[in-house]
Amino acid sequence: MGETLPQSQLAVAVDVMLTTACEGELRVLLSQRKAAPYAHCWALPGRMVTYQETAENAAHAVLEELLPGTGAALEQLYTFSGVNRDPRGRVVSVAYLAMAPWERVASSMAGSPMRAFTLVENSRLLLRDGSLTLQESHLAFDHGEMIRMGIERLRGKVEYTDIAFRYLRDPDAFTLAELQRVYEAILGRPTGSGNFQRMIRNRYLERGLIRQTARKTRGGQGRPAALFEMVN
Amino acid sequence: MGETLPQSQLAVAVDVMLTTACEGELRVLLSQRKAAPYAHCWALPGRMVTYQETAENAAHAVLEELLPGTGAALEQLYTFSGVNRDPRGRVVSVAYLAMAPWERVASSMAGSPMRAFTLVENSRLLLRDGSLTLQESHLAFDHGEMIRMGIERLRGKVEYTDIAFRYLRDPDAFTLAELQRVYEAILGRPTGSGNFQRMIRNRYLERGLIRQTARKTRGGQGRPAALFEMVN
DNA sequence: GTCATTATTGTCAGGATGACAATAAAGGAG
DNA sequence: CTCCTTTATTGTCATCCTGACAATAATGAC
Repeated sequence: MGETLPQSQLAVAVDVMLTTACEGELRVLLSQRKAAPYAHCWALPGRMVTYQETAENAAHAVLEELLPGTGAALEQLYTFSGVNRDPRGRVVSVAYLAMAPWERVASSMAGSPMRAFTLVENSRLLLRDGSLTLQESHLAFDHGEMIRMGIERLRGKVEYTDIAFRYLRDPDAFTLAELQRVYEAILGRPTGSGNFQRMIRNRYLERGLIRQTARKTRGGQGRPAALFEMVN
Repeated sequence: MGETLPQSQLAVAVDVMLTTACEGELRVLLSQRKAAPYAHCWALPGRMVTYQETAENAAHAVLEELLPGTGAALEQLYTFSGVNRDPRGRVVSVAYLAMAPWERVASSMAGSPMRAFTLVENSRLLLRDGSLTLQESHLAFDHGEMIRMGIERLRGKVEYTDIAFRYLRDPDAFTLAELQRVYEAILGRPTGSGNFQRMIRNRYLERGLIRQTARKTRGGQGRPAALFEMVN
């Protein structure tokens, strides 16, 4: 059984929606709860915020446990304050969105109970990892709502911020095709590759966010691709 | 002196940035604090969130005190959790952005200690009401940061949401010139009127958000303007 | 009727986008 | 070496959106 919070006392928690992009798919990290409430349901990682730390600090700490040594990018998503969102007592949760490259997530997931679920649909939220498929009803608390809101936020911001670059394996040596697969993962639809290159070039190259290096990929199939790097 | 909160206990508060648009200017409602902390500084209205209510409820209640009988539009802005943001103790504040028409704000401001400050600049936040000019240092807590973030949010969302309409005196009978002055208030720059009409027409009319009525304005200077109405 | 005022429509050039074709630069098979 | 497959990159249209700005329309004031 879960512990009970003292009555008439609000607590503040953080939940972290750690996302990653792999092979054109967007994935979210979840772990299965062992104890009530919501035993056997899947939940985003999170914890209470202590007196000495900010919500940002707490979210970074949660992330640091998941991906040690990574300064993964965090963005505040929304604050959920439903009165009955946690049956143990009154918990207000500040949800954060985190973006990390798949390679780093995969290597940190070895001894961890976390699993990475692919976002399959989103009119009705569907998450899949191998043969395991989750619906929103399999998620703990209001974490389904958090995930839906997180996807929406990613889709909205991908066009005018640098969030897509947070998913790149190496921000100092990436090809436009790699970046394109990140875009497709976030947007959930293909983008013509010719148009994509042109779009990246006037949106980011000319504004100095990325720079084309003299290096090229080697060894792969087909024509070698130019390597780009982020400027800051 | 302000009361002191019990140690090692987090509290949750809401602050409401009530904005309005008048004569092409964007205004924010502030009241001057009488007691410490931040005595004589200007602050956004707000209060603690109680055990029985959500943050949204609390924000609506604060708004209801300011503008009784109004269902003004509220949007969650950001959650501020700095450890020292309130010297009385640890308070996490969920900031909300509210949009209301100037006429309603003005009529509710009669017996109230609230004053409506015009946003003059924003590289360095400047607020003005009559001969009184405030800088960020005259604001209590982190409310300057909240206001800057609120403006940024308004500017970002005005292009692809319906927030501009929340400032209209009568959503069922407005002219495009009225709407244009709201846009100019939010964006802080003029927009050519010909282009504005065209933009509104393909962005909102064709998508069914607003509808042109058969009515026209009467009695004013110049050619009568077509009246529009919101659909929902 | 003429004028000042505001509303509305039209025109033109430039920039961004989607669809899609054409070209370029590898590696592999023969 | 030549042809083929593969991936990257560039080019070509038609279309839409936008800013600048001119032209027209409908009022009230005089």
